[in-house]
Amino acid sequence: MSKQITKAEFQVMDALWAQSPLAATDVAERLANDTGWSLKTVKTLLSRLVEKGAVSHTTEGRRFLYSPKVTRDSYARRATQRLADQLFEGRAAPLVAHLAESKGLSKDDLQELAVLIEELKRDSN
Amino acid sequence: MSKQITKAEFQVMDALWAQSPLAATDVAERLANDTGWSLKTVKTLLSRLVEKGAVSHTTEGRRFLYSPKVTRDSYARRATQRLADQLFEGRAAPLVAHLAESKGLSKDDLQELAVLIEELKRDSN
DNA sequence: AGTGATTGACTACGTTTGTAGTCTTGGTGT
DNA sequence: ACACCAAGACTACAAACGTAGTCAATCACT
Repeated sequence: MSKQITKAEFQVMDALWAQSPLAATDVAERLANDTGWSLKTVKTLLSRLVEKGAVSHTTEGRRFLYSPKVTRDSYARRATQRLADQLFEGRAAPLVAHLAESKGLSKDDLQELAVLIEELKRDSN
Repeated sequence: MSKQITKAEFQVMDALWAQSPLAATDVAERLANDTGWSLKTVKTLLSRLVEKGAVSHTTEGRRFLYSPKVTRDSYARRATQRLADQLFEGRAAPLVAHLAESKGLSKDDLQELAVLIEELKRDSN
């Protein structure tokens, strides 16, 4: 029943999604630049992620190697779903509309979306 | 720089977005069904929202009438933006793809999206 | 005018989060 | 063999959150 992953924890996940398994030290190293977190902080976050069931570890000698148990993809799917449900009753169109307004989707983006939608339409037959 | 609106606070906002201005009692009444929160809880949340700058109040006699200072639309825009930035480098296409996969966009949804995208394309010229 | 209900202000309190620090133990290098 | 260091376990602690409770003022009614 993997609980909520917080903002800070997400950054740790992202490091692990970029590469895994990793030891705590390595995760900390990769995050140091963006976050300035101490190794201790990263270890705490890793532990909490393990508790929450989002990360697993295997023992390698005296150290732990951490791996995500949830794929970035499935995490993204759930997060997107939650946002859509909360804000747009699960509808995609208004969500895209908002994206378009706020970000100014590029022509390429629009093209890509058009193609994607064509595909989805075809698949739904 | 109105701070983060939490999940519980969001529900209060949603009540105010549905109708405003409202007195605390009325907000509580509207939320009672979904949340079971006591009036006290709702009042606390309203106060916090005022502190955070998301809600304003005017005095009407001895009671407050609360109104959202942020529109649901602009809140949605920012939330969507944040999600897209965090998960998809701001790109809409993968976001829609995830929605499609997780929710199974209906044919109508797809049609609506296609139309929307045509519009956006036209606008971007 | 007195009493009770209602309102916002302030306080409370356990949990989660962000961000570490201390303790213990098991390798490492000499 | 031993001193040291790095790894995880456990502890810390303030701020934010979820969810109320208490208090003082005030309005509404008898």
